[in-house]
Amino acid sequence: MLKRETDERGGTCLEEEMEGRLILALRKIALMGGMHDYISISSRELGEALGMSQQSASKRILELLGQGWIVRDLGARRQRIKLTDKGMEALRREYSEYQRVFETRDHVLVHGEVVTGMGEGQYYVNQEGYQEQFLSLLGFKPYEGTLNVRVLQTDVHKLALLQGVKGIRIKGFERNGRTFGDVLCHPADIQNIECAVVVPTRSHYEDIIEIICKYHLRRTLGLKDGDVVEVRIHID
Amino acid sequence: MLKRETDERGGTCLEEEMEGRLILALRKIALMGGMHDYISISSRELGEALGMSQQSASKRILELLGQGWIVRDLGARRQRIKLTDKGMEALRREYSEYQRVFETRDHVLVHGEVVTGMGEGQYYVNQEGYQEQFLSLLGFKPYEGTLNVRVLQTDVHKLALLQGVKGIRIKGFERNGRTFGDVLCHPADIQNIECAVVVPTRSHYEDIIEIICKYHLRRTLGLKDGDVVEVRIHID
DNA sequence: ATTACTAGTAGACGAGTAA
DNA sequence: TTTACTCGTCTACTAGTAA
Repeated sequence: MLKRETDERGGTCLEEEMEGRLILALRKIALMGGMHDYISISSRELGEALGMSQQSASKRILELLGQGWIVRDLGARRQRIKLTDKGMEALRREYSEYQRVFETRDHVLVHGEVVTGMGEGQYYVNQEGYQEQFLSLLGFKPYEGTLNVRVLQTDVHKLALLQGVKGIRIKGFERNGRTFGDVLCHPADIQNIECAVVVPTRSHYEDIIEIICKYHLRRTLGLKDGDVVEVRIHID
Repeated sequence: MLKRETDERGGTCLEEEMEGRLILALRKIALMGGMHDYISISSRELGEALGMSQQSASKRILELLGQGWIVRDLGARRQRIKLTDKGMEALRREYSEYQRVFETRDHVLVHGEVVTGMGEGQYYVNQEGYQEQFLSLLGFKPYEGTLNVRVLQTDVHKLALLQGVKGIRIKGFERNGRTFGDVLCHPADIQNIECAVVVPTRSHYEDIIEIICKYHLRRTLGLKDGDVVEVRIHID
């Protein structure tokens, strides 16, 4: 059974919900300029702005006063309302919740199992034409080998997110008549060790990702085939 | 009387409020990772996170589905939930409301009465040492005179806001043995005409502001002493 | 364990109205 | 005009329970 503030009859209106309704009114008042100043607004007008009756708006104002979120100068004709510091703080709390939602798309976490590749990645990474760019664009010269990770079934679809991300493009080149294509890298880390996920541009979708790092990751992290690692791929 | 969506019995739950409650649940789901991915969450857990019963959380989920804000993969044991594009859009709309609140401190409106100054501002403004800087830093060469405005009592405290603002600093200089101090300007407009409020750095608090503009404001706006003008002072 | 229906109820709502 | 009280309606809530 749920705890409510004072009692627990079967009724409605959790504290949180009630706060939600109040915040809505508070935000409207803020938008009308109540953050900077007293604004002159009747309960009728506030009600209209909030899509509710004058009576309900009046009640909301009383509730906001009760919370200490606004102060009021109840003149003879028209009331003037202003947010208090406490009210602004309450509003900012809400705002930061949304910030957390919208400004935390900075990484994707994928889990995968360490596997042994076929040495192809290693061959590519060691090409001199790539090496220089790794250093200048990623900030490190990769250890001569890649760590192959088979992304778990549950996380495979997360890789699709990388499609919509610019990443860091390593230019291809030609050498001894063979063409080496562009390579897209995504900065990442495994247990806070800086690395990068390498995606050959022209490759169809795979569940195996190749990771380059300035250290020998298998040795540094003591990994063996079948171990599951968490890779944090940075985007943006 | 207020319009509601379907009917207008005396009851509760405006559309807007209902949306507010839904948005709260939607945000929680988003914070739990439902923006990027399906997350596995029972109605019991969601209820706990939202401070409500399992039953209510279950209902919320059905409502969110009804709005097309989430999609659900109702497995045998646990449901998996993800936000739809429509859901993210709804959430972003909310977010932008808060952004408007917190990121719209870009101007202050002050009202004041046009008065005749003592020509001191005019003397300062016309100094060559200032004129060049006005042009390069404000983008216009002021008309040789200032408009003096006595800020109304009700708006005087708004001027205090300018204290916390950088503004545009015009460097002082020395000429004929006399020192002209730094001058702080705040870009502004009066009836959409670009101008700037001038505040001598070393001056105590006054209720009279001096305004420079490339036009002769009195003539252009047809102002005479005692007319009340609205000055929009830009900050940041 | 889940999800979600039914039933009963507390309280949020607007209408009417006083001050 | 205002603000805000009382009051009856209606609904969003939780408990109980089925599947």
